[in-house]
Amino acid sequence: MANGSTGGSGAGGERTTLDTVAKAAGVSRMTVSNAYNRPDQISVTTRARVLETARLLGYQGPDPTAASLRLRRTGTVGVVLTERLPYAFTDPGMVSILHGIATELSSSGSALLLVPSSRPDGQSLLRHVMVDGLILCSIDEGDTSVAAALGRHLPVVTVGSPRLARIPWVGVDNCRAAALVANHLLALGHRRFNAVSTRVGEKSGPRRPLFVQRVEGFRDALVAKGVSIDAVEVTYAAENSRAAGQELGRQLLARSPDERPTAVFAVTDIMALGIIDAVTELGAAVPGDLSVVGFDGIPESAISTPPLTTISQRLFTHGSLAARLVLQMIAGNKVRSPRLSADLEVRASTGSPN
Amino acid sequence: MANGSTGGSGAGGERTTLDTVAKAAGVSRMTVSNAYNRPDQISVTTRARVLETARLLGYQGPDPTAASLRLRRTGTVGVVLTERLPYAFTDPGMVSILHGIATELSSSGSALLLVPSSRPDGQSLLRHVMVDGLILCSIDEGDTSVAAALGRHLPVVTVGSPRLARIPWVGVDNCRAAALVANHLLALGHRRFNAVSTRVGEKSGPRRPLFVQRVEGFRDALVAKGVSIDAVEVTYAAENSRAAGQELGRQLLARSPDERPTAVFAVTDIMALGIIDAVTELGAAVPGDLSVVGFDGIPESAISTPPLTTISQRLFTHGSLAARLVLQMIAGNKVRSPRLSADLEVRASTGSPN
DNA sequence: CAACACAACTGTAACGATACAGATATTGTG
DNA sequence: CACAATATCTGTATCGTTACAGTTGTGTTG
Repeated sequence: MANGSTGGSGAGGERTTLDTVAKAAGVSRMTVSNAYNRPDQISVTTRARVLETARLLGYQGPDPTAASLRLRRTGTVGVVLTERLPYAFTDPGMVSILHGIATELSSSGSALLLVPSSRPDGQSLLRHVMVDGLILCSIDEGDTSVAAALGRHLPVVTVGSPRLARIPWVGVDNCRAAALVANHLLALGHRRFNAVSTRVGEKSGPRRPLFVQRVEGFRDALVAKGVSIDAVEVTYAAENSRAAGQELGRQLLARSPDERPTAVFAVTDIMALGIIDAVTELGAAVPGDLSVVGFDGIPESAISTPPLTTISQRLFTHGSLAARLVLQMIAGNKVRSPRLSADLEVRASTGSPN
Repeated sequence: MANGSTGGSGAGGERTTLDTVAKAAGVSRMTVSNAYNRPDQISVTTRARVLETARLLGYQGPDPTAASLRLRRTGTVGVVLTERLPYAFTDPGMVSILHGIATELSSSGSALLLVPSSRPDGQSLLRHVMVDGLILCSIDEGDTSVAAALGRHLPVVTVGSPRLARIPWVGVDNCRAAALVANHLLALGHRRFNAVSTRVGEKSGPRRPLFVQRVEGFRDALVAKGVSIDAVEVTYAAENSRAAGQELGRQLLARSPDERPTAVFAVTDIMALGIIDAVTELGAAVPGDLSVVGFDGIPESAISTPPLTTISQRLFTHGSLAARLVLQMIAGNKVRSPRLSADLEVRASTGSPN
């Protein structure tokens, strides 16, 4: 049915450009350009005549690509979300960050370009993308897109990870945040713990420093308070998803009450919610039989049953802050990485052990 | 701290371009271009020398904007989500569509540009974005972005609404789907109904044909089966959100059991979930005291308590289909609007009235 | 009335790349 | 050894726009 038109009004003709309109209206190219972009530089009558001519010719307005080339700016900020773009939308945390970025960019009149990190032919799209700046969200440090992004010599901001020298970064101190969780659980009287992360290091893939920091921060804080390192187990879910968390939860619950931890700290909310699913499913109680803590503070964590105790990251704010930073850099200002705090949001999924 | 570099390696120099590298390496511009884009057209030794020279000069590779101008394609598809971009991410349905679009575009190596429909200065950004095609998602028919998008004379596909002549469209027959809901509830024995939509028509704003179709399809199907039109109430939530749905649910529950409907059909899942929240909050039971039906089939609807009976739209598929269509059109192929069916997903939020 | 300010418009020169056709070496064939 | 077939590389001509400096023409001022 419909099809991309060549641009002109008639068939088979030349492409309509500023020049076409200019000749037809008997003015110079600049006058046509001004008619669109600088109404104050042109008389009202001429402008009307030019625009009318343009309309008759089916001219679509100045070509954005050509204008960008000349102006040396695109009005667009690129966002690299994760190794594989599609997965970004399955993670509510990512969506929150994106939401924040979109909100900030939108209010500044910039467009947001989602960049898949690789193309079918293996080349990184990052080299070919028309943007004024880039935001990297939760990318692993060794990912090829990091080098590709830096190679563009454009303003770059990172969110979460990686942390790079001389590159503004938006994120929280994961170790310190995890320590808050540890202290909270200790205060409730827990003595046997489990930290849940995702399976890492398949092949030679880089580890996910984010998750590692959370686990280690948790364990170190407990050990510092005198907990035996044997009382802090670390287990790994197959992937960062609610289903994988649930599966892992079932395994934990399958053990006898004396053999299993009384408190679980999952490094993401979605895995924590999965664990709660498993506990509920098996007729046990949260937090009676098992206290569960998450990390991120995604919207769902507030409305689960029971509501999830978690580290609230305000990811929306992270996103909007990152966008603001990159816009500042594009405007030529120097910026500094802001310091953000992550707070423990105590809700009903934690309590004293039975 | 960090700042956008001008591009060259040294300070204050000219910008490094293909030409700079060509002169430094003692070859023509084309050879440098080929070194990057057509390794098969150039000898291995020359290529290595050129790339090494480029590296030394701090050349960032061919400028994407200039290449786009010459090649007459951008490798990017624009997506217009809603009047105000930021709200798109609060709607899980929108996120699903976006997810589908992103997945499809990513696998074809295209980037996805999110377009805010208006800039601070009131101009539509649509005139200025560099894209090969556009996807309009759930835009109201009268929205200015519709005209702006059509004015670009680019391949355009719409999802949900609006339905435009000669423009491929991805969506379902809302009336028919709403009729499925009506018949389901009738079969369960319900006789007093309520349809929940959102407040429409503030100022001279266009109505949301999507929601109107759902409400009318519902009512018409009931009336066709002999239900009195007085037994089908229509109420409006303040906005399309869970909180607004909850508020409306409280109002319904505040009535005496004889005065209120036994079944509610909300035109979106999130409002339906809000209504369930309200019922649960007030100590009543779903579906015992009130049956609730939604529309969209968002992931949350499957895991709510109780799971929500809803019209499953497979919005992810809508998104990926729309992306595939627009890519086809960009490739110069004619396409036809696919026919999609929406199915009633019967879950635990509906039952016979007490 | 000359001198000047100002508004409206024009011409030229980029912006940085790639397609295409033509110009050279280099090798293979009868 | 002549001639064709490759393999590389170069020169020119755009792609469509906007910045900038310059050129008019009109009205204002001392």
